[in-house]
This record gives sequence, structure tokens and C-alpha cells, in this order.
Amino acid sequence: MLDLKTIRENPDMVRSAVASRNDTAPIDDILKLDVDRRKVLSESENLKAKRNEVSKQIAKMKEKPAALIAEMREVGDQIKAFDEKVGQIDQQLNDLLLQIPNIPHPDTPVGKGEDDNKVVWSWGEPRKPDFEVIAHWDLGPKLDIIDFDRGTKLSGSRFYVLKGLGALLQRALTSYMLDLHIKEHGYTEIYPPYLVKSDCLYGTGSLPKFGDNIYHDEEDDLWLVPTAEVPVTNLHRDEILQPGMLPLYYVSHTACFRREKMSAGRDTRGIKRVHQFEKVEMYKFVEPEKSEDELDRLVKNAETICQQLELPYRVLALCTADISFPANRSFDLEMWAPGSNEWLEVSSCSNCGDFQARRANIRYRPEAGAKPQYVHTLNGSGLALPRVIIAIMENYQQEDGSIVVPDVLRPYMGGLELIK
RNA sequence: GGAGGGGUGUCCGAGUGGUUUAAGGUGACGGUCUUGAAAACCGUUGUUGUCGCAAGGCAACCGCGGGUUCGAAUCCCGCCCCCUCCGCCA
Repeated sequence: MLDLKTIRENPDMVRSAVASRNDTAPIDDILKLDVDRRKVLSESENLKAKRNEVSKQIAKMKEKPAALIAEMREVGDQIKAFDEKVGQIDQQLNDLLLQIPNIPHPDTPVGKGEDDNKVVWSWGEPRKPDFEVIAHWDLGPKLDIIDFDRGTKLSGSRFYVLKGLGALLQRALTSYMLDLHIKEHGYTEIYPPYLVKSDCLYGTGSLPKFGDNIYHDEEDDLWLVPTAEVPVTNLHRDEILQPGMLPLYYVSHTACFRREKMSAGRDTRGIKRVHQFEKVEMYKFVEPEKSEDELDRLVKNAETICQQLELPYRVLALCTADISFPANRSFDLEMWAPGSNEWLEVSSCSNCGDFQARRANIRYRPEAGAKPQYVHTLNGSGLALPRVIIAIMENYQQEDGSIVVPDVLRPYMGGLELIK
């Protein structure tokens, strides 16, 4: 959420920032509501000050004056009417503010769509085998490590079953990634609830605009997490973090659930875009002036995984039209999949500035006695699993269709060297 | 799911309609004293909104939301969370 003061003082800056994201914001409506709100609020507050004063006088009187009390009853009714009006305006204002995306960082390239994302650097040479690489959706069933038919039987399209060494590969990847981030990168592991209240999704910016893509339980009004970012952000919702507590680095491995309604019909084959997948998510709460450096380190942490897995990748600076709603700047990591013949997004690392902190009311005290300030939050996948599994199946594939197990994963797979 | 108890500021804790502008303690910060520290003593110390160039004023906040009243931490109604016991259960 943007600061109302920012909109009040720089409406044109906000307007053009939102436009650069191919989005629109009802700035004029907000400005009008803001003026109305303060007008009605001061009417109410003046009357309350009067009521407080008179009530204090009445308290001291032995004889309670009926006429004065009747007059104050009238004042009370007026206050109630003004407060109702303020409540309505607050609600309208809040509804509008929640729909405005974050303002892009000046270094975010301006663009109109994903074609305007900039490749900023890359690592490793994509392998060019002299045989035809089998796409993972064909190889998975052949090796009996992914069962698409039975996944569909159980739960419908975009569901799958990992079996035997496929399931083991996923488990090995998770453990390996968690261990690296915990032991080498200084993150603390979090195991959060997979079902959360609406408040949590408003906090990250997933609601109100993206509810269509999230599974919702009507009976208890709980939502299945689309990413660990949601529960982890809200760990410190409505808190003031004490001096010395920042930075906080968390890493969380969860299942992620997405309805994929907005991408209906896209990527229907394989495990690239599915309703349920595993992800290891890195998350940081930091001081505002550190967040830009922290974003660089977050990207590096994700890259380390790719490098140790020896999977070639490229890094994209997302353009204004493509960064996510709460982000001011994002870098994506993409691995080349020679069987599927496309780049796979395996990580998205974003700086959200104080956007989520303001929505979720997460503040910190720079030093004892100092005024609380909003923290900055960052999130980045480290990494998203099904796509890394695809990359391994297609990059480590041999001519006979067997898959060489990356070195770093072997200790997690009982020393296994080959999936065949 | 049933019965009972509870939720007050950084924390502990008093407070059942009006000198409560939330007692007292604790923590933190500043000062006096001291070679330095501790102790003692004195002072300061919540959040948000709003008005104001500022100094500062005003308003709201005692789990959350309503209600009663001239006036609510206090009374009434609904909800949430925690604790104890019972039931059920991976």
C-alpha cells in the first residue's frame, strides 16, 4: 500500500508510476475522499472535545442539569452521524488504496510486457547434446518417476504424482536447498501454516486483486497459501521490532497452491505450471536503507543453488509492466530446458520496499525511544521445485534417457548417481 | 463440541459508571552523586489520526465489533484468542 501522504503530495508522480506498470489508479477519487474525510473528521473531533469538557463539568455538579444533559444527548447524536460518515469514507478510501500497485524503483527498466525484460547476465553454457533430448513430460512416465494419468485421476488436470526416484529427487532438492540457505547463507527455517486468514493475503498484496488465483475454503474462510511469502510476511504483522532485531532472514519450504485461472490453457503439459508444487522461499525483513543491497545478496543466494547444481541460467531484470504487484524491483532466474525448448523461471527475487510492511503494519524501532518506521521486505524463491526437476531431467539427460544425478544431490539420495 | 477461568501500556499488575488526565512496580533513556561503575535520588518515557510554519492543541486506542449513557477499561450483546477440565482424535 502506498502512503496516502505520498499520493496527496505527489499525485502526478504516482499516476505516471502506475501507468508505467500498464495499470491505472483512481487518484482523483482518492484525493477527493481524502479531503472529505479530514473535513468530516474534524467536525466530529470538535464535538467530541466539547462533549468531554461538558461531561467533566457535569461530573462535578451535585444537581444534574436536565437541560444540559438533553443538549449533550443531541451532540452525541451528531457525533454518531459524523463518525458513520467517516467510517464510510475510510472504507472507500481503503478499498481504493489497496488496489494501487507499488511504485517501481528508478532502476527498473520501463517496458510494456515481458519482451521488455532485460537479460542482465548469465552463467554457464547451455549444453548442446548430439541427440534429441526427450521432454520431461515424456521422460517422466518412461522412467516411472512422474505419473500424470493418475494425478489427473485423483485431482484433475494440472495435478501429477511423483513416484519412487522422482519423489526422492524432489525431497533431496528440498533438503539440499534448505541446508545451504540455513548453514551458508544465515537463514532461519520456518514451517508455517498452509491455511491462512484473509488478513495475511491483504498484507502481501495478493488480495483484493488476485483472489481468483487462490484456493479458498468457504466454511472457515481460510486460504491455501500460494507461496510461503504469505505466511512468512505475516509472521511479524502488527509488530514493532525492537532495536537490534533486524535484519531477519527466513527460509521456508512449503507446498504452494494456485488455481492458475488467469493462465488457463497455457502450459498444460508437464509439471511447469501446476496447481500444487513445492518451493523453498527466502524472505528478509530489513532496514530501509539496506534493502537494495539485500536484494543483490538475495539474487546471489538463489544463483548459488543454480551454480552448485551446475545448471546454466540467465538473470532478467523485470520491466515495469512485469514486476509483481507489491514489488518495486525484481530479478528472475531462468534455466534453459533443452527438451521443453524454453526458458524456465525458477526464481523471482523482489524488493517490496515498505509496500507490504505498510499493508501488514510491520515496523521497527531504529534505536531505543526512536519513532517506529516501516521495515522493507524482500522475497525470492530459492528455488521453485518442479521447474528445477524439469531442468535436471532435461539437462542431465543422457542418450539412453537416463538422468545423471547432480553431485550436490547425491548425499541426499543415498549416493545414487543415475536415475534410469 | 461441552463446562469454567482469563485477555489492561515494553513487561508485571491495580482498577465494577465521573479528581483515572489509566494507580503502583519494572524496563529503557537523561540527570545528580562517583576516579569509574553499582546503589540511591530526581526527571523523561506508548501508538495512530488531525489541526498548526512552529511551539503545541485536539481526538481515538484497556483482545475485536456493536449497544446503553451527558459520561464506559468498568454495564449489556456478538465474535476472536489463550488457560484448565471433559469428550473426540492423527
